[in-house]
Amino acid sequence: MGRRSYGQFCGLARALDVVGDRWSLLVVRELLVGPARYGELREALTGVATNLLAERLRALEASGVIERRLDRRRRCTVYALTEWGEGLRDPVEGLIRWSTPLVAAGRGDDTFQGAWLVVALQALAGRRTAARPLAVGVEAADAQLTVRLDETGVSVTLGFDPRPATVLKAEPQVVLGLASGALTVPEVIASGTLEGDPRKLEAVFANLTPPADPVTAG
Amino acid sequence: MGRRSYGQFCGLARALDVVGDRWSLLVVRELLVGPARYGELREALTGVATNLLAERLRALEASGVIERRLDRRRRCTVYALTEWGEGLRDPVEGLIRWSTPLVAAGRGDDTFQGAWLVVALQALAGRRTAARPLAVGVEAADAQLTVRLDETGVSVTLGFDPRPATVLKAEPQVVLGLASGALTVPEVIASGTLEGDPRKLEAVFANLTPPADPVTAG
DNA sequence: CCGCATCCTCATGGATACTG
DNA sequence: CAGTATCCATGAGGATGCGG
Repeated sequence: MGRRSYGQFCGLARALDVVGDRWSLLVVRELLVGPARYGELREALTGVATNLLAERLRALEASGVIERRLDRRRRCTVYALTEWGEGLRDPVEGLIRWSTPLVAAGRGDDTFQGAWLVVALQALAGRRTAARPLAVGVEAADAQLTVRLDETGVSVTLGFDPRPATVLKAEPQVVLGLASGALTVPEVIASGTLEGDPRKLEAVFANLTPPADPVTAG
Repeated sequence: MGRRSYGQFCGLARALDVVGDRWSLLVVRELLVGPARYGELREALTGVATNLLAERLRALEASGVIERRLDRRRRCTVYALTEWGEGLRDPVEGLIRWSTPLVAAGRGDDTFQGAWLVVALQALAGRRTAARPLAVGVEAADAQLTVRLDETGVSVTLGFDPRPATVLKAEPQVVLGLASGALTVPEVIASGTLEGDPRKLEAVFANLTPPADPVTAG
């Protein structure tokens, strides 16, 4: 039954009444990547108790943030964000951008999954402006990504299937694919900074050598 | 001591490890208005237990989100956001924008304080673009605000002192002050919509009659 | 198997009293 | 005024069960 309401006529308090419960925003993060089954969510959110996940899903559905859908291809029910729930992408990305110092501190013993890179890199690279450069401290391992650069920004799509959960290995190694060809970028994201406008980012990649197995952009 | 870490190498999870605890983001919201004393926070966050508030303040200070300062004028220690903590304005405003349907649902029995209007109106009016019109559902009572309109957006400052907490009355009645003169706007924000660009907003106010006690813009 | 529901234990939140 | 100490209620976490 979730947590009690703050009882405040305030947008933030009302928002937290809906998505402020533990695990709730992480469920949203998973669904921002795409619809997912119950078991996939359970696997992705390492450490969540099944009763908690079930309760949160029920609450989020009742609030209109998520909805159950029928996946015809997989012949199962999946959870997906509603249109309103999709609107959480903006504040979630804001929190991710704010947290860069925490992420740059290193991985430690934390778990790390490929799907998280999707939302994270969209948040970090997708909104960059010259006025607000960003220091990226994300590690990556055995992940293939496709990054597209244009005037409007940077879009990131995965070169691997985020479902079921892709658990990444320890050593940071990112494979980035550009329209001009894929490039191996070891530890670029891990230790370096992606600052300034997309042009700069492209220039950084241009100095690196292409990998053996290039990823072509869609 | 707060909640356990999610143990995930993910920006959102790390962010929630810091500000995901109950009351934490509401403390941040209060400090986004300005530095505040312990008692002021306790009064503003109606319903928070003193031990919880003390624990959250300790944790947020340890995380580097807030800091204690000496208020020379008032001869007391106040809590204030650090520079990094100020960065939470962006995701907090995002959550407030996302929550407009929840706020538009009406006030109900929830408490309502003037200081909350500062952050809320900045979030709702400050970032509006023609591409993303916003429906505002905030009620207000006996609050005097100063709203400035220009090409870059809308800035909102209070015409009353947010500290100590200003508890607003039930009947919605907003006093908005423009550079061209202050205007009484009963229930405009409560029931109406502030959509489109700032010009439209100004046009809405132009049709209303000035109040007895105008608030001049800074 | 998958998708939950139940049960149990214990950490955490909430209300009140109390203290420097 | 600014917290700390205490006690109780509640939610989180883990294991397990159970129907489809």
